Amino acid sequence: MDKKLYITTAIPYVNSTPHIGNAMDYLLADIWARYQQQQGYEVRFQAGADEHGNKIAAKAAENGLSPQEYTDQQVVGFRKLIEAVGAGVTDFVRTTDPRHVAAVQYIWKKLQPYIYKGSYEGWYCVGCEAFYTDKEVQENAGVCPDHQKPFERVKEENYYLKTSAFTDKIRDAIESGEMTIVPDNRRTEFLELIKDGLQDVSISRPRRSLSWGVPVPDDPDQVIYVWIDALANYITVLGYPDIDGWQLYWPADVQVVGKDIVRFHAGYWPAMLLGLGLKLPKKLLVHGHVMVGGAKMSKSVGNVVDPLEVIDNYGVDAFRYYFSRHVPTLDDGDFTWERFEMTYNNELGNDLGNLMQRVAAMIVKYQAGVIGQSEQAEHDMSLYHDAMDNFEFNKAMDEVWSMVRSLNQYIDNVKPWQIAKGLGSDPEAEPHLSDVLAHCAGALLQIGDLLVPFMPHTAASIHAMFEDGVVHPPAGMMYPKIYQHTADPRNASNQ
RNA sequence: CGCGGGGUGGAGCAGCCCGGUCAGCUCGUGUGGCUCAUAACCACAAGGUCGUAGGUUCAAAUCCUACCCCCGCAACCA
Repeated sequence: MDKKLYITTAIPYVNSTPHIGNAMDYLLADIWARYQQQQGYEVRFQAGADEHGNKIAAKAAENGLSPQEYTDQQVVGFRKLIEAVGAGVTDFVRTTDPRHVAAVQYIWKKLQPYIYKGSYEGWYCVGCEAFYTDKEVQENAGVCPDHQKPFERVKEENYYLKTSAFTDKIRDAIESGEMTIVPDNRRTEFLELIKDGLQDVSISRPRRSLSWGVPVPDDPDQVIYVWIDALANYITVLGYPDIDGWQLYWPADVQVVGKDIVRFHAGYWPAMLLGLGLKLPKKLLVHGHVMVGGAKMSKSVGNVVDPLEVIDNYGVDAFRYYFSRHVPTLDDGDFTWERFEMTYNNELGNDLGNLMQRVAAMIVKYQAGVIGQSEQAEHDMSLYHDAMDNFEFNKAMDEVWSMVRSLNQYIDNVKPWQIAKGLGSDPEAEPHLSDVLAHCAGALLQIGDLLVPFMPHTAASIHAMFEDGVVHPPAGMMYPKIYQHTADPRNASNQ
């Protein structure tokens, strides 16, 4: 019985605090996971942290900590975000986990036939302990801006992975659909990129320039560079190679990545897998970036939005709502506090929250809370499911909201409050009203079902309110108005 | 000619692949309705020569050509 699915998220480099992009990864993966669970699948859901490298070591030193102490501290923030987003992660891997480290060394050995020693030459800054591209050197007139020292021409020994040898197989896999890249234009983009073949990639650094990392087996002078170390997490977390059971989940059904790291996941990673004799992931889901007011989010501009701030102020479901519906799943999206707050008030408060309230109130008022029986007209959900299958979560949500609108319209057309006026005199009134209100409650329950992957708390509230034949009015108002970033219209008339 | 995305009423978008039934949706604005509800909900209205110039066609936002303008990417930032 093939009911097990596996979805992964990119593991963030923990040298800074979590941002919206990380949250997008977790959110999209979680929506998919919950949707599949609803369909009866068992879903394994990985997340993790990339903890090696010079930047980490440097940051640790700045803070007077050992690298391990520093990452121990940093990882907490990411776990907190995962929890805050409500992502049902089942496995969390850190690249400093001893099991992972051992597995990476095993992988290195197994890839031996495809590894060779070469030399790398480039512009190096002693202060940064890092190489720079020709362009960067040019832009800074040959002087490191951080250290005010001239770049040096340095040549060093590196191990390389023969990714070039796998170009054809990878291209075939993408073209045949064995490994699909979603959306299509990302696939095209990547195929274009490897038109002339993949270039071999440097996978190690001399110990003197990279001390915080996994040692290369049998070569004390070299340390494994990020690629093999980080990408391997997707299988080491499952237990590869020594803990049995990983075979049940690999190849991954979906790997969620941001558009900026497609090439690593569509190129290097498959090369590694092929070298190991493993299957390629079935699908790479490439999402876009979140912009702020049309501009790139960046620390230097100072427009970075902290996902936790959004969640703390408006709640998880509001966060999940905005970033699943108003940020296109497969494209870039935009965030501003004003826009966020407006959709919160209008769509969650006015459209949905108020709808739940008015239906519940009428049933309580006219029928003492008893929900009658009504045949539910089965809504055509195919557009919703198609959208879900195509990873167009935003479109699926549009479908749900059109149901919300329809129900509001239906209520206004049928006017239950007028039917209620005939309750004492007209014998038809009671069954008619009961039927209408039961229909409303039923429609809301359907909406609740569709919201399960997106807004688990809201879905649960809807079910709790209407599912057992008696209305249970909510303890508090659903999505009460918040006016922190937009004008409060209620003040307008008072002034 | 490095690669890719985009320019549609005040704002944000859909439609373009498979030309006509396309000028649509949400927000905002105006008017009206309703009173079950979170000053909410519902209806109607105003507003666009669909970046520019040509071309193909009975017919183009939709296909072709040229040009203009924005924005990403170009190996380690989701």
